Amino acid sequence: MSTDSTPQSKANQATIAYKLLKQDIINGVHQPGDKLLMSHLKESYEIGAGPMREALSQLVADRLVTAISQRGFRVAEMSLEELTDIYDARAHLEAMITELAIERGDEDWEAAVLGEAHKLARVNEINTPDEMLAVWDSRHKAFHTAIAQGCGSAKLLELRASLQDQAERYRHLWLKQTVFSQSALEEKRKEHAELVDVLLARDTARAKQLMYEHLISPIPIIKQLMQ
Amino acid sequence: MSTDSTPQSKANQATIAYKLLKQDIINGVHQPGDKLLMSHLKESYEIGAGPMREALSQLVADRLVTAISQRGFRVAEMSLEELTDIYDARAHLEAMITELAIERGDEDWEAAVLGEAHKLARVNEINTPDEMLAVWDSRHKAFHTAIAQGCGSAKLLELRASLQDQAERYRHLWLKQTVFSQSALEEKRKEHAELVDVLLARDTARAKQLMYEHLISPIPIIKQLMQ
DNA sequence: TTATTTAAAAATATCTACATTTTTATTTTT
DNA sequence: AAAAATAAAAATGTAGATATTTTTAAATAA
Repeated sequence: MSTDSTPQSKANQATIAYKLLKQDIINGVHQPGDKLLMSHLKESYEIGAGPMREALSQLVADRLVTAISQRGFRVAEMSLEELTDIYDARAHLEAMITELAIERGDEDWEAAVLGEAHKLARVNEINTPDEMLAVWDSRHKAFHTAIAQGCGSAKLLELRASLQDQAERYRHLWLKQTVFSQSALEEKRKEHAELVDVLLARDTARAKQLMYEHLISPIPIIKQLMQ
Repeated sequence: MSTDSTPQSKANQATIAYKLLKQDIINGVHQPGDKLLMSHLKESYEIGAGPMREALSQLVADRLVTAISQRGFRVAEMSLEELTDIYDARAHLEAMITELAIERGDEDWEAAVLGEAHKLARVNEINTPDEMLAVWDSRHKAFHTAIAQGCGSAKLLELRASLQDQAERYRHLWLKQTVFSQSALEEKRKEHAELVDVLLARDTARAKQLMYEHLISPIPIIKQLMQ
């Protein structure tokens, strides 16, 4: 019976700063290797040093920030090696999760996957390019998450989320390239359709292979953009 | 040779507190569900509230502590459901990593695995029971880590370490039961020997199966101990 | 009485402002 | 130029102030 409806209203300063800073790092406001100067951070995010350190430690756990004792914090570097490692690890993990999802998923899972696939396929009637990107990205993620949920393991889904977070900075580069190319979008559409087919057919071997290939396919594109 | 061997010698208060508190949670000094009262923590670990909060946030990221804004921190609960989830997820992940290690591991990897297997098999001539437990545990971990290293993916090894940390509290229960039972130890010795055989024979399918079974085998024992 | 509200007090979590320590940059000396 | 000394900047820590939650007690209603 209070004025606020969101559970975020009583979040503490550290949590607020964590979310803002994470978003800013993912969106490139703070570039890889940048020094995260306490005095600047305090000013930008209007927060004390204590809570800011708390937020920074969490980002260190997320591997988005690195810390050296007594020498402060930096935005984690990006590299071709890390790109490959994250994407390959993610693809292997997701293939494994897909196998479990096929093995364990029930009718609700099938329905959810179909539903999200449908919504994703229908991202045509969007107006501005920026909205297009945001909506496609969000539905693409929802589609893949719906598939992964079928594995039924909270821990595996946590690991998946962790790699997804770490991939986000690299993924941004790929997104623009893909969403604004009709041919690339069409390619993805086909891959998703085929994926849905083999998932519902419970064809484990084929699903694993398709999922792995789908997830590593952005690597060469991102590599090019990074150079 | 100074008093400290690590380059972390100038670690800050938060890092020190993080390590101590993590160890105490894993060793059951703070029981699942226990409230981690800031005033107690400050006293026990002789530290200010700021750095302690920093340590606590990191433990929240590790899933060993839970936090509710304005209501402080608690030791994360343990449950049969979580036990099963962690161990099953870990077994699946490790099986996948094993597959990659067989695919990617070179002669150095083979040598490391053989070496660690040898050291593990030779944990007989230890004196006190406590030392026995510590040494066997440490070598057992080294053996499995040597296998996993072969996958060559830093990210997958990070995910593995994360689950290992989360399993530690459950694993403790199993360790005593196993290390102090000659028959259980003998059983493990056989499993490890067979594992080494199929790894060096690069028999992927069999290795994945053996690894999975090896890793889920403690579940029923721990379940019994928890009830 | 018993249960429910309300109000005050205590305990607790969190934040801010300042103090201390350490690192980094600059200047001076050899 | 290299080393040492000094000054500035930055990170880290502490103590006390503030805000929130929980407990306790009192008051009201069933």
